[in-house]
Amino acid sequence: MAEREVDRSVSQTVKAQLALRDQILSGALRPGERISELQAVETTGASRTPVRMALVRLEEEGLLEAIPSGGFMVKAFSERDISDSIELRGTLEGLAARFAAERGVSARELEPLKECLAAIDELLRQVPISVDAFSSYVTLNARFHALLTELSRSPPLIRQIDRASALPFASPSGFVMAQSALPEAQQILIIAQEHHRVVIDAIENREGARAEAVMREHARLAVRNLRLALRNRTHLDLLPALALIKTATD
Amino acid sequence: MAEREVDRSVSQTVKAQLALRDQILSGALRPGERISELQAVETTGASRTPVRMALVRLEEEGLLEAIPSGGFMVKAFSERDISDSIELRGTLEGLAARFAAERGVSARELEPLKECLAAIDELLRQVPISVDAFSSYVTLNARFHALLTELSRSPPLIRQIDRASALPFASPSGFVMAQSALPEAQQILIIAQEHHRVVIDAIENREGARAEAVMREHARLAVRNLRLALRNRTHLDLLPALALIKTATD
DNA sequence: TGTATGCGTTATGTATACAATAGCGTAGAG
DNA sequence: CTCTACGCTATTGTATACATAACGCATACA
Repeated sequence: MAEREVDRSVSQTVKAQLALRDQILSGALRPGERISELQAVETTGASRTPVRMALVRLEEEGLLEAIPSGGFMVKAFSERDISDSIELRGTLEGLAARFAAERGVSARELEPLKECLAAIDELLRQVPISVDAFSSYVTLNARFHALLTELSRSPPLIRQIDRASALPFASPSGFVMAQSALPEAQQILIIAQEHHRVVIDAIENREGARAEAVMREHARLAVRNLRLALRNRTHLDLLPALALIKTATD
Repeated sequence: MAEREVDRSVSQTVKAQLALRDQILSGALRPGERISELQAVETTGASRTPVRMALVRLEEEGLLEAIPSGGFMVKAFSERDISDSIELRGTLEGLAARFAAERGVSARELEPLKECLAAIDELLRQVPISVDAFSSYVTLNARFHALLTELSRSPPLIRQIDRASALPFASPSGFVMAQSALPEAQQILIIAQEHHRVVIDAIENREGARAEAVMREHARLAVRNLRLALRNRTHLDLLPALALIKTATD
């Protein structure tokens, strides 16, 4: 092997996958652009085999698209693709909440969710919310959604939700950040927190339909606000992977 | 290159993927069993690189599971995993039906669906249904579901539904075949056909909620019947990928 | 001047060689 | 007799060499 420097702590495939994902989400690679394997080899430091494995994984993840004649290109998304993805995730999370409610959840399992809820309450007490607090909010919110998903105890569903969240704008953190660009941001967070509270209450009382409904409403709220945020494209540097949105088309 | 025979009509990667999937679904590889790359190379006729790409794709598809220490094993599913997967797909198809209804569908787009419906009606007129007719039914039913999915015009949703159908028992054909083992099979097909009729009617009349509800009911029917079919394990040779079900655990 | 064809370059698809690690078996000692 | 440690083997992870196909450019002919 040449003078290539190898980091043996993580596999080359994973390293390449992370590096490429970073390049895509940071906008270094534009949507529609073909990804050159050779170039990827240079920028990631891995050799062609792990790079190819990473490309296949990223394609399955939905960030890349196979070109019929060979190779991969960065996928481009329309605004509707994005809102559909959010609604899609909301639907799946709704199902997860219903499963949790119908199948029953012990008080012990609900504990971390309630802690999350309380922590978010604490943050929202600040008006206006500080930048640091907002950053904590993003983390806590992601944690809340992840815990809720787990409550379903359904590996196939959890898997699908993870896949649906792979697209950055469809992840809990993603759309929260997008919404933060809106002037009504704080009000929105308060409504969202109310949703969180209701879903836990519904699960506790084993009301599956109500638990499901509130999660879907939660997503619809996100879709509405994302639309607004995309209208007034101010402070949109916070919106992750804005680079993935198709420019002129659709 | 040695005397290896190469089929140049399809890529080696695709060939390997198909061959391996076949081996898994046919039960040649048992759930939990580790897949040896070398062995896969021999049985598929491709070399290690395309085999590895195929393995990664099959993992993303959900048929394989990565082993932490390296390599892949055939994934095993519990009975609940299976019924959850069906309900999951039903939920997604419900969303697709709602999208179709809310966004509007032209008469021309609905045409193929109605043809499908009529063809199935024709088949169901036979009592009892012949083996050939049942086989046609499986194809037509799969086509109906695929067309319905397309009506949503939502690439992200279509993609997710495809993924959710990757597991054979969660695909439209899969659970129809499973249900066929039941004595009430014909009655079930008639109820299912009624669902098909209702969802088209709802889409035509732009009743999103009704379209969604009927698809979910459609899936719940499938879940109930699959449970029954798994109880009386007679004639279960028709059930695809029964081999994937965990034997003793869960 | 425009188009078509052919050749050359470049990138991807495939195969295989090399490296490293994990699992297993055996042997030795307590 | 059992447990531990060492080494071997088998299998995966990685790198690279080779084959092939696609794209572009240049040239020639209409």
